[in-house]
Amino acid sequence: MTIYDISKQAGVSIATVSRVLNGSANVKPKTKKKVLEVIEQCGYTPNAFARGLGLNSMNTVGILCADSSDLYLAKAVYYIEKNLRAGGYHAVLCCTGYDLESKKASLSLLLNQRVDSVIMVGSNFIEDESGDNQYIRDAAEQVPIMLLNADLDCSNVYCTMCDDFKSMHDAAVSLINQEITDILYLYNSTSFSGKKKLLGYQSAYTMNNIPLNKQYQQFFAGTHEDIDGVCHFLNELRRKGLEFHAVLASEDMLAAGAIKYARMNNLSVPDDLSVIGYNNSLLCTCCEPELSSVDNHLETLCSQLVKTCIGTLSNEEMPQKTIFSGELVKRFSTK
Amino acid sequence: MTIYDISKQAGVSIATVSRVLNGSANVKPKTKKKVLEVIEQCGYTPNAFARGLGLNSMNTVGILCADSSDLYLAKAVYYIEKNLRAGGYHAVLCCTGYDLESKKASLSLLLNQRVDSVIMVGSNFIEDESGDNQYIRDAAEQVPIMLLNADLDCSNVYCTMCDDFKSMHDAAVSLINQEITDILYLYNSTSFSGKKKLLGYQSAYTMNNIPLNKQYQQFFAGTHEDIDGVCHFLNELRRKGLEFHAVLASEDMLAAGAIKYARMNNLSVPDDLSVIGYNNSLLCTCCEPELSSVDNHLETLCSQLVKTCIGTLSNEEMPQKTIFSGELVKRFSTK
DNA sequence: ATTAATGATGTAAGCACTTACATAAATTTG
DNA sequence: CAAATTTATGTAAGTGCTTACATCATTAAT
Repeated sequence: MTIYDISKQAGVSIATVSRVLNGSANVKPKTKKKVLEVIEQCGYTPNAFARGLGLNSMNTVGILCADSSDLYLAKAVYYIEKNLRAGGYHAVLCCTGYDLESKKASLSLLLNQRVDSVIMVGSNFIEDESGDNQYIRDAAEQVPIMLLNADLDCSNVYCTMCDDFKSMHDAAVSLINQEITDILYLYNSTSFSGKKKLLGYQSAYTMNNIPLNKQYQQFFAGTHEDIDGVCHFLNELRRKGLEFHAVLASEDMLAAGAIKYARMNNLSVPDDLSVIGYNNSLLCTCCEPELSSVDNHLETLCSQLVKTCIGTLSNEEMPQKTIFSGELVKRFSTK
Repeated sequence: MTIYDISKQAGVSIATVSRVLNGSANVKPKTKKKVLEVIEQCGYTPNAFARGLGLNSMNTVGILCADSSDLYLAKAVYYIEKNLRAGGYHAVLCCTGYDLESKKASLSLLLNQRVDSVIMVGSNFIEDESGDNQYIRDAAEQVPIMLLNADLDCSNVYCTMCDDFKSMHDAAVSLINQEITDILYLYNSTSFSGKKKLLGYQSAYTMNNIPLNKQYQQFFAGTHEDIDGVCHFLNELRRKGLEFHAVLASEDMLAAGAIKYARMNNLSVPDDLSVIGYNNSLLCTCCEPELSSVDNHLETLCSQLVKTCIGTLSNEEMPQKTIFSGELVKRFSTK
């Protein structure tokens, strides 16, 4: 069943059928009606590949994501897909893992698949250990690239992010204002936003003239689900004599580990230990006491990102950077 | 840059270039080398649309999922995508929500996009309230359909599932064996696997000659993240005078709510209240005490499902049903 | 050495659309 | 009412591949 069959049935040329299909102007209403009837009646549906070949686009954008099973990234992917589809685009998902070579390979795959644009979900796509962002710049020569929670100065690269620096800064300040100055900063990512968050924590100290201590900035190297690992990690720190009355975490899951650690050591939260997480995820209400956490309005971020993406693809002029600010949601793990 | 440019540069015909590109036999090694050199040198990459048009396939399979932000479904999508990609297929993700019309519309979208196959993630795609599975049968006439955790007898539909009936049955029995017979069964889905689980719970009672009581089978209508809602729901039941010494939940999140309820009411888990969840998710180790939960080997399921998918697409004969069994992972919310 | 069989390559016809351009029909204008 | 303009439709040339079939080169068999 092709456009030829329809054209014959309807007694018009294929061009007219194509015009009807594409909602082009200048088709007599009567003709249009007839063609639509035949299409309906035959259950015809145009061949997407042929269409793609002719238009050089299949209205598809690639979503690159290190690990869509991660709570936060999964949500991001979900919101992005929803918005893309609402805008008439298909989403091809591609989980890369955290290895740079895989990221590059996956990106190539998407470009070879001729996606209209690529959305990189999570700041781990830029500024890895080797600082190699060239692959993104190269890709941007082919299609517009959208970055979520990352910042890269490059033409045809559009960034939508939360001000993680400020959010983390404010979270730290909220603790300092309670006279807690031995805040353990716990993080598990050195990605772009990971760095921003760390800087936010540090700036809260320096702006309050409190000396920083590297001992209080701890990197947790376990997986994204290893709450027990975090708990043990903190036990180890305590055993080594590190004293802290607050844990500020770059992710809720780390904070959940801190809560567990507190319980294991009979520390009362928040009396003996204040805990703040990040992302305001499902884990927050699962913890006891419920976790205070920074919400960075992921849904808004994603909606804006897709707006920018679709706008760019429609040749509208779009801002290259959009920055939202986060907000500390207070629950019961802080005073 | 097309296959013509390459053929000119290499001094061969386009057919030969195509043959090299497709790894077809019967190309002189010398010619092959020359062509590959030119391709490499020009940075040529074949046009996927044209390829798709010629082959009537772009090696793409559609993933249909009600809500990929759900912990369990997100993992499923993740594993499926990983396996698909490893097998040389692209994954286009399509989140439908739980409304039947949206599901149908999304499925049509994927078929119009000419995917090679459709994977339906989560049993909520079959046997909804109206029992309307015809849309799946219709789709199966066009492409093979893969169902995760669902069972539908239909040619060209392949099902990969966990034996949720047995898993839930065994979980209930493990409680009954501890002399707990007032088990509150808490569920939030009436999908296919939701029904199977409920039946599993019921059969544990009947097989042990314990009378069933509808009061002890409670449906929670809140969102998939509303732990607090579950907690209040249970409080309400208690207030109404329902007594129960165990909660068996169809999802970890419900069980997390039960744990919270216990704490709020100064009930000791597991002494006063045993709790068992389902899916063995991240929430299990987040709860205090840690949650016993049924693990249904999602990674294995997904890997097998994709194997079946790719096998079918390669015209291999594949089993239409593959059933794995789950296993109760005991932690500290049960004795 | 001649024929037969096999291997390598080329030619050209799809695949199912879009769209520039040409032409025909309808409408407006003078 | 003819000419000019606008609107509607058709023709045909892309779009960049795959692949059946034809052809030519090479090797094996007689």
